[in-house]
Amino acid sequence: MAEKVTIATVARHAQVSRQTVSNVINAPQLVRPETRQRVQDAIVALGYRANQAARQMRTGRSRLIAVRIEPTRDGINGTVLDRFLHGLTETAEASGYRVMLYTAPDVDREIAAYGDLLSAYELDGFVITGTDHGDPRTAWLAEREIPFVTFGRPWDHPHAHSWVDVDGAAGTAEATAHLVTAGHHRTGFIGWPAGSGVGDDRRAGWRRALLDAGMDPDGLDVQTEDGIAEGARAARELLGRPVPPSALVCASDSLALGALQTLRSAGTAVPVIGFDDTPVAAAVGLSSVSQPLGDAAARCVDLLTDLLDGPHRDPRQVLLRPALVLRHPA
Amino acid sequence: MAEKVTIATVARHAQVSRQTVSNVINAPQLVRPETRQRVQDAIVALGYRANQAARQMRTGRSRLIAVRIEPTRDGINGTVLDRFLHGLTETAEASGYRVMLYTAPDVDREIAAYGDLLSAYELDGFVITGTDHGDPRTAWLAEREIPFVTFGRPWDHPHAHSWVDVDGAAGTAEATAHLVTAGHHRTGFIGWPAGSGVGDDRRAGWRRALLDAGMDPDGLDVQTEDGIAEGARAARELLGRPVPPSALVCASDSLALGALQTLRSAGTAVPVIGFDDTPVAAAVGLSSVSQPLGDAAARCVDLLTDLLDGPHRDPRQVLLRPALVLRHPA
DNA sequence: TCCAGCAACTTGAACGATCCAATCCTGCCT
DNA sequence: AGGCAGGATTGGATCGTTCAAGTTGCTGGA
Repeated sequence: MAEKVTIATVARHAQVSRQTVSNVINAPQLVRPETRQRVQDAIVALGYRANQAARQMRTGRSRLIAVRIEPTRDGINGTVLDRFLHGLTETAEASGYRVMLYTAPDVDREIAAYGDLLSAYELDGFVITGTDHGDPRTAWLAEREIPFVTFGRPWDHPHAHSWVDVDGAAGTAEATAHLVTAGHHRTGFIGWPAGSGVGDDRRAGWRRALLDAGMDPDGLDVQTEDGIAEGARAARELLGRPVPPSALVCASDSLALGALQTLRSAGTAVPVIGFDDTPVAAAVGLSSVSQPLGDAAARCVDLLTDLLDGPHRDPRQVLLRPALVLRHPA
Repeated sequence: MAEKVTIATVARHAQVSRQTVSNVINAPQLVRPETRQRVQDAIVALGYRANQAARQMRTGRSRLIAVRIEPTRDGINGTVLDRFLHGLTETAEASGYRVMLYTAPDVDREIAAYGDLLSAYELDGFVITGTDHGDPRTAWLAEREIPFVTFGRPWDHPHAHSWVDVDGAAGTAEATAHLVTAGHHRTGFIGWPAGSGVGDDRRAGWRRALLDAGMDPDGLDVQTEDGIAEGARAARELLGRPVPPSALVCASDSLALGALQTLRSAGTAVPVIGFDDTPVAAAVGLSSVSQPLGDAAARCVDLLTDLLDGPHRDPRQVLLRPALVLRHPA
C-alpha cells in the first residue's frame, strides 16, 4: 500500500518548503523556473495529488458542481439527460471540477437539498435543468449569490443569469423549411399547450418558417399535452380537418411517434419530423431535430467556471443551433 | 447571509463542549439523554450541518461513492444507465452518501481515474457497471482493498466480491415459457455470439425453458452482434430455415426491433419479445423483459454501505428477477 | 474513611492544505 | 564595502472535525 503523499512529502523530496510546493501549484509565476521544475518532478515522481478536503477547508471551495438527476419521466426523453450528464462530467473533469448528483421529488425539496449540499459539501455551483417561468430555484440561488447556470432560458428575464439553451425555434423552422422546400405547402404542427417557454418557442419557429415562405399557418396546428397517445389523437384531428396538412412537424419525438402511428394505420404518406432525436426516433427511422447536448453541457461548464474562477464576471448566455437529422422510416 | 454554523457554535448554544456535540452526532449512547436532547435542539435551531470536508480530513472517509457515466453507446440501451443512476443517487442519499460521476474512454484510463479520485477526494467506494470476463478494474480495486460493488456478475469467480445482477436467464426463460404456453412450440432465439457472460446467460434461459417444456431448441437460434440491422438480418435467416420459428425471444430490444421490421415487411404474424424494456420497446409496443433497475441500484448501495460501515463483512451477492412486460404492437 | 471504577463531559492535538507575515538571498547602486 | 530594494522562500496560524487523553463527580465495596 502506497504511503500517503502530502505536500510535505513533496517538499522534503524537492528540498523546498511546503509553501513553495503550494505556490508551484497555485501561483507558479512566483517560483523560479529551476525550482518549479524540481518541484514538479517531485510531484510526478511521488504521484502527489492535492487533497481536496484539506484544500476546501482552507479555501472554502470544493471544485464540485451539482446536477440534479431527475426521475426518468417519459422514458423517451430520458436519454436527453443521459447525454447531457456525460458531456457535463467530461468537460468538468477537463477544468478540474467534479460532478455530484442529487435528487429531489419536487421544487421545494430541491431547494432544501441546496442547503444540505452547500453546508455539507460547500459546493461551488449548480447546473439547473428544466427551468420554467418564474422558477423559485434560480431566485433562491441568486438571492444567496450562489453561482449557477441553467440549461434552458429564463423566459421572463433573458439576461438575469448565465444560461445555455438550444434554439428550438431555429430547429422547428429548419424542419419546416425542409418540408416546404420538398413541396409541402401545408406543413402542420403538433405542439404543447401555450404557456411553456420551450413549447411556445418551438411553435414560433414553425410559424415563422411558414410565414417566411409566404404561407398561412392558420388552422394547421394543434395543441396537446406530450405523449404518444396524445400525438396520435392530434394527428387524427388534423387529418380530419377540411384542409389537412401534407406534412407534420412535432414539438417532441413522443408526439411525432404517435402521429406516425396514426398516419401508418391511415395509410397516408405524410412525412413527420420530431424533436430531440431520441433513440426511439433513430430506431423507427423518424427524422428529428437533434440538440447538441454535448456542446450544451460543455458550455454550461464553461459559463460556470467563468463565474467561479473569473473575478465577478457578468452573466453570459449561449444559444446553440440544433441540427436536423433526416431519416427514412423503415 | 447566515453566519457559518460550526460544531463550536452549536456547543456554545447548548452549553457543552465541541466533543459532546460530536458525540451526539456520532456516538449518541455516550451522552446523557437530557444533554443529548439539548444539543439536538441546538442543532435544529441553528440549522447546523456537519462540514464533510473537515470530517473527511480527520476520518479519511468522504461519504462519497463514484460511478462511471459511459458515453451513450447504442442509444437504445442508454436509458438503462439513466434509471440506474437515479436509483443509486436516491438510495445513497438515504444512507447519507453522495454520488460522484466520472468518465473514462477505456479501461486503462478508468483505472487511472481511480487513482485520481481516491487521492484527491478519498472516495469511499465504487459502483462498477458492465463488467466482463476477467475485468482488470475489479482486480485493481480488490488488490488495494478498495470497497466496490459491481452491477453485473463476475462470471468467472461468482463469489469474488459483492455484486448485484439481474437473472437474465430467468427473464428469457419466462418470456419463452410465455410463448410456449401460448402455443408456440417453435420459439426461436436471436442472441449474441458466445463468450459474453450476459449473452450466454440469456440464451441459456431460452434453452432451458424449451427443454423444460419437452422441446428441442436445436436449429432455432442465431448468433449475431447487437444492433437493429443485425436483428433484421438474423430474423430473415431464421425465417428462411426449413422449419422456421413461430415466435422469437431476443437478447436485446435492438435485436427485437430489427426482427420486428423483418417480420412486418414479410407480413408474418410472429410474436417477438425483447430484453431491457427500453423506451423504444414501450413506444413501438414491443413486449420485453424489464430489469428492476431501481431495485438493483438500491441493492448496490446497500451492499456497498455494508462493506463501508460494517466491520469487515464478507462479500454478498444479490440476484434479482426481471419482469416480463407484455404489450401489443400498434 | 478511602479510593477504585465508572459515566459524563472537557481539553489539547492532529488531519493536509493555504494564507499571512517575517526572513533570507541576490544583485545593484552609492 | 555597506545598504537597500525586490523577489524567493520560510515558519506559524488556521479552517472544522474527530481522536486520545484528561478531568470531574458520583457510587459502592473494603
